[in-house]
Amino acid sequence: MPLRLYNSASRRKEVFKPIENGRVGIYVCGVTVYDLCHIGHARSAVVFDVLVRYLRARGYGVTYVRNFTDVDDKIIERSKRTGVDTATIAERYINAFYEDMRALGVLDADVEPRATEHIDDIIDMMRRLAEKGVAYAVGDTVYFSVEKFDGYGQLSGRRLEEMVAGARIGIDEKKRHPMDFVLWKGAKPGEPKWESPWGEGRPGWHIECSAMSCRYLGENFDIHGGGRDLIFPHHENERAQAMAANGVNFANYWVHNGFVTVESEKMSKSLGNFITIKDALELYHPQELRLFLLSKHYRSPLDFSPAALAGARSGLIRIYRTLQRLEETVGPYRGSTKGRMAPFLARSDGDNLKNHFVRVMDDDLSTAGGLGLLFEKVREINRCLDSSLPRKDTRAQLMKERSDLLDCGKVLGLLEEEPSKFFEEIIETPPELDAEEIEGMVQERNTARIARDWTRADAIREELFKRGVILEDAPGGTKWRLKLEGSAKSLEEEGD
RNA sequence: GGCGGCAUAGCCAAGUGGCUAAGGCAGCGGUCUGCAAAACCGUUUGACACCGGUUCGAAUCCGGUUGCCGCCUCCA
Repeated sequence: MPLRLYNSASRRKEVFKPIENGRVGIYVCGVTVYDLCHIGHARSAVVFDVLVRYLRARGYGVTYVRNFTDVDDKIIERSKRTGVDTATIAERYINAFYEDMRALGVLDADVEPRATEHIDDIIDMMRRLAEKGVAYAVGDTVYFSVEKFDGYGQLSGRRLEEMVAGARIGIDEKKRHPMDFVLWKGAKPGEPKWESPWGEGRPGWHIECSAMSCRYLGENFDIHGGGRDLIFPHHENERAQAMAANGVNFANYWVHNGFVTVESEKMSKSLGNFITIKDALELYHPQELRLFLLSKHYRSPLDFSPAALAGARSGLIRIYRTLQRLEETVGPYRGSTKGRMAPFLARSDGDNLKNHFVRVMDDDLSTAGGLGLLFEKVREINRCLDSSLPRKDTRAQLMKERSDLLDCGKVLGLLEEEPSKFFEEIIETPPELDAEEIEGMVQERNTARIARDWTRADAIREELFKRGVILEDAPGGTKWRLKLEGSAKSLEEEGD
């Protein structure tokens, strides 16, 4: 069964066929580094991280390119406001980006180019556009002439006339056509600048991605991704520039993720309704954020709310509890749960978790469907753990089930932690009691229980509960664990 | 104004022509337990926005209506 991806260019799901058999080139628009990233950026990063992981799991050799826009008007504006030079600002937010991504378990791309390091490639592409008469200069500004490129509007499904008619932007007198856009901008005093045949200045936003994607993946490559809001004008313009300059098709598949919303409205800087990844990580465990981000199909809007995150937390705890039970029964997991995907799904067949997982993920990367399968498997494992079948018969089976579960989890970048470590991390308040004290009280309670002094036993349990410890009387003896202060209930209360 | 997307139980969310419409969260009942917790089982009277159409058959396809959202300006 082939992988099918929704291609924004054709507005339908298409069977994915790479240009070169077994190899995939993918370019994803990264961030403009003028501020901290928010949950919307996190979604995009996580979605494409999963796409790349999944392609690798399916056996493809992937070259993943994700850029940084490190020169643009917003960075300059911030520099002017704060007095910090643009390079320092860019560096600061690139570092912040890496911190966020590593926390979220987003793996590095293979190539992470920066616009300022590719000015030569940009100028080279502009030169070709100028030679073909598609670019023109007015003073120190160079424009792309949309009328000279036949396919303009094909990606976003717009026609030039309609765009002009409905445009809300003021028309720039210097442009030959209202929809023409900037390739090169002359530098004002104090602004970052580079030499070019058209004078000192800096590249426009769109050209860097055309130049860098072609530089690392070739003029025609497989997948181009980014947020839905980039379709127009950014990706439309990127495509126009590259195709006009190179004369061949640009990206074969355009993959766009939907927005994170807050009360159904797009999370964005301009609306001010955003929550930064760093703020979110203060409140939520990275794995629960990640589970939340993958709980809905990547193209649909995803509403951010404390209740939704609480749901993600409860679900995650459920899975980790089962993993912990498995550890107690069959010992710790020996495989790798982190890092790059090995191609483990490529040749499996039969009626098992991995195959079901591939089936749903092949359908346009249905992470929500995949998660459903993981939960089904968890229940199945619990059922097996609950049953009193001879341990010897089930042991090997359980180990196999766990390894399948964790392999699928790894595609999603989930279930990476050892259960005990996860539970430690998710507890927000340190226990008021140390382990020794707790053990002592448990001992005392068990003495009371043996004497069938239930009142006393319950009082001790109640006391421990108040101090954040939950007891479980299992067949093998009494186990205790710390209460999760940020558990579903209290989070929900916080939210409303 | 132009173009596009979405609408599934108390909440979140898969499924996109055909067996009893995944899964999670929350609630309720049960099993287990001294009681709990966890887990398991069951359950939430007809869950597929509304109205038409196509079809033997539609949540799924087509048309229309309503509502919400997005892009058309920087935006993941």
